[in-house]
Amino acid sequence: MLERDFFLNDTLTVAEKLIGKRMSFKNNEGRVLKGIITETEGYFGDDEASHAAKGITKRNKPMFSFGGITYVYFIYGMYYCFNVSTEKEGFPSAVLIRGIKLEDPEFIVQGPGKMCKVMGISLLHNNLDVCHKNGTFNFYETGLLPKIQTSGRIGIKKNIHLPWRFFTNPKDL
DNA sequence: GACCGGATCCGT
DNA sequence: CGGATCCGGTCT
Repeated sequence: MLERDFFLNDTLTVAEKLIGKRMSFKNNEGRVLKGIITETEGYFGDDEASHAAKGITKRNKPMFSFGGITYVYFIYGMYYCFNVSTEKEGFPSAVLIRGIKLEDPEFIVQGPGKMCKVMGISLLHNNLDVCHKNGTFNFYETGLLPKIQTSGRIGIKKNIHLPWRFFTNPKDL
């Protein structure tokens, strides 16, 4: 299982290294969904595209936590997006999980809103510790070494040129 | 209390 | 490219 020190790392390092890792999620019915992460993005407080750009609020508070805390938010009146905080306590940063290749049965999900919808992630799953053993969320090593590409982040208007999106071809996994 | 824009998705 | 749909943040 990925422990606290993994999530305390630099945000872009965490975002890149999460590609090819396994995520498990215990949904509201107690069923455990597992899959390999295929797409992520990094966000910082010192970044006009980030929710934390204007300081701490009730909503973005998990971004200010030490690494390994979930940040789920509601957007466009219809979707949830799932992030995990990174770096040290008080430093606003998180990685948005944008895509996953679910196992058993195999199913590729691309897009953060769609991923939350398919898996059943909602605000109930905000502010949880992914380093808690047998928690709602846990992350694991897989030994996979996926070929990772980068690009600008999706759906933002500021800092669109920064190559802070990381992804691999789900079909290569 | 009102207004505005958004880390999305899907169909056209 | 626009519509769905509603919450958080900001200003009054």
